[in-house]
Amino acid sequence: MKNNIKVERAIKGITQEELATKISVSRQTINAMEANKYVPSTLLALKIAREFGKPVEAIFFLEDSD
Amino acid sequence: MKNNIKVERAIKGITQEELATKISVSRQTINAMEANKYVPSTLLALKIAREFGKPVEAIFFLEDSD
DNA sequence: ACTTTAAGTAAAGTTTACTTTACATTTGTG
DNA sequence: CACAAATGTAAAGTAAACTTTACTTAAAGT
Repeated sequence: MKNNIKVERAIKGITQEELATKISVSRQTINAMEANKYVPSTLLALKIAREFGKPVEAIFFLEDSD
Repeated sequence: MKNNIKVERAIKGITQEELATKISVSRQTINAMEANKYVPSTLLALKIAREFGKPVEAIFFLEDSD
């Protein structure tokens, strides 16, 4: 699974810390997500998508390996 | 967070076991998800949404408590 | 009524998400 | 350059997802 968080965050012009605060996680969690260190929960996916005003599928993508 | 899985599954007419197999998890995982026993990963959310031919947001819903 | 299939549930174990703390590196700005 | 802000990264700990096994209950068909 891949994601667009870094790009969407750049579009919105907010820092990892700001995004983290908005969705109530640690900054390291955002950083690790952007680095594809793990698969976030659906709760976070929904919150992030809402934050960016886009559907989950516009931010998180299944890959062939999934 | 709530979800619609049981309803979507009824619409499609498939069993918990069949859905489980399609997205490569155990039947108990599907059962527990339907019973809101835990928050599934985004990977599963994407696969389930794809299986039902609907966006993630049509199947998983944020609540005020989230 | 009997049998089969689907669903509910539970306990123990493994894996992984996520936090906290802490430090290093990069990037932007005066 | 100097300083601050943002990002990268890592290790140790906690919480939670997910599996496996197994037993029970419900529903549906013969």
